[in-house]
Amino acid sequence: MEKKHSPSGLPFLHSDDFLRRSASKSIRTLDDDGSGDHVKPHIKEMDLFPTNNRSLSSSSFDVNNGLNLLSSTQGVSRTSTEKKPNTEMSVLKFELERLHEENRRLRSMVDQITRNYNELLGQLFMVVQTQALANNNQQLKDGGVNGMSTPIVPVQQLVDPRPPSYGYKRRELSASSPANNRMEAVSTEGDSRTVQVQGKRLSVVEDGIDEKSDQRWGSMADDQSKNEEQVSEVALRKARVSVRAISEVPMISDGCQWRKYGQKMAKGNPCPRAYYRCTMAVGCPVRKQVQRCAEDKSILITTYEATHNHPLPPAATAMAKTTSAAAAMLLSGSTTSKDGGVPPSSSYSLPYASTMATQSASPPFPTITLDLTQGPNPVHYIARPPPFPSPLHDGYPMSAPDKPSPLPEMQMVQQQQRTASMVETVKAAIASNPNFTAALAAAISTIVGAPPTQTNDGISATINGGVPGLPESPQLPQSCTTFSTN
DNA sequence: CGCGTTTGACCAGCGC
DNA sequence: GCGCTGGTCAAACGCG
Repeated sequence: MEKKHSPSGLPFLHSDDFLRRSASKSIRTLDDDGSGDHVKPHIKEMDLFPTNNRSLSSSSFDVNNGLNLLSSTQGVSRTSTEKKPNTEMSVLKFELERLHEENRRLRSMVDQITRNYNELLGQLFMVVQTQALANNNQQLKDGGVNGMSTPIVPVQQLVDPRPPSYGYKRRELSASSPANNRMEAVSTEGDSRTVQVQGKRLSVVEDGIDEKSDQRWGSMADDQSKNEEQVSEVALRKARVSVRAISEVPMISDGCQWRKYGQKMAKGNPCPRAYYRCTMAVGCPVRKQVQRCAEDKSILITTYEATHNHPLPPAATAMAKTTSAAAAMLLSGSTTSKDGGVPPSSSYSLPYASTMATQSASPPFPTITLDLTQGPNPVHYIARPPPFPSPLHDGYPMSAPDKPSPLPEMQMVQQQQRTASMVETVKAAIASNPNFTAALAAAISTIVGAPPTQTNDGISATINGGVPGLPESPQLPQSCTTFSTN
């Protein structure tokens, strides 16, 4: 019988879990046969000392030979006391100390590489930003965007404070852990606070192998990082990512295997809402809801929740990264309070805002909606300051082209990381599903090169300075990507 | 027969 | 406290 999937009851693999499991596994490996390859997918630290592993294991093998041991550790103990009282133990201890020292040294190297990487990213961002601003100025001169100023996403809204690569594996986008990137069909979850956001705080995690890898940040970071990670984890579990796309098929193929576990008639929508659970791995917390839009039956609304805790095929990884990044953006604080913040204005009103307004209940979780139904150039992102103090948002608008940003370099770096992450996310979505190709291709163009759109508070901005080399495209005054929170 | 879907029932949260 | 709604469960059912 299947139990409820309460967040606390799920076998989530946290970063600490990974490390502990890997560490314990490595210890067992050393005692057993010395093959540390098993833990490579989790921790490459094992790769740092292959010879040492062999030396330790071979020692165990040597002392165990012919002793009919109950365990390798017993064999080591008896051998040490009977044959080589202290010398071998001392050698082993010395070897262990040496390994620890080497481990520290290698970690230091990783830190240094990370810093260099961030520095280079910052330089790259500055170049791209300059080009984008110049482009915006040119477009304004040409009469673009109603003569509005050109707000740019505040750096801190785009940036994840954490380093782009702190772990042992290549990192990619994910909101993972996301534990819950919850997505909600906007058409059925009205009255939610809605914003249009240019990515804020895109979490950079690894490879999509473990969507909970977001938590791995704490594995090598300090306690503060761990705390932030925990906070992020909790928030992401409540986040949803909704994708609106025109599709005739009952369910958009996203590369994952799903099992339908329920169907309900949702209020305000004649079309039933189907509930699916990821079946690619036992205990995977990811679920999704599929429902057709009440106003336009051709629009399929797919709402994702949580993050996969298992390896994904490339197509599924791409989609997972998309939703995860979107959820991370949402939860990073780029939200607008319907009661406390500035209400959405016409400058960035949602194409389906009226639908949302018909609903009386706010969605229980923050929701980000990726609207892929708005034609060839559907997406523009508008960031708004969070209604609460956020370390990611200190109120520095980068909207003045002629005014250099007062942000520190690190924030620049982080913004660059987020911008690149967002682009990668959209590209991943395109790769994962042909149905999204047209809309998302336009999205990429918009993100990278579109003239910014002003919001009514003057702080929000479109993403600028995206990935070099991608084509520019004019921006429609219509929003496609929205973020709604409650 | 196994697996996935269907569908009514159940539960929890929320507003009145 | 009651009703509404969203979300989930699990037995029944269908299909290959």
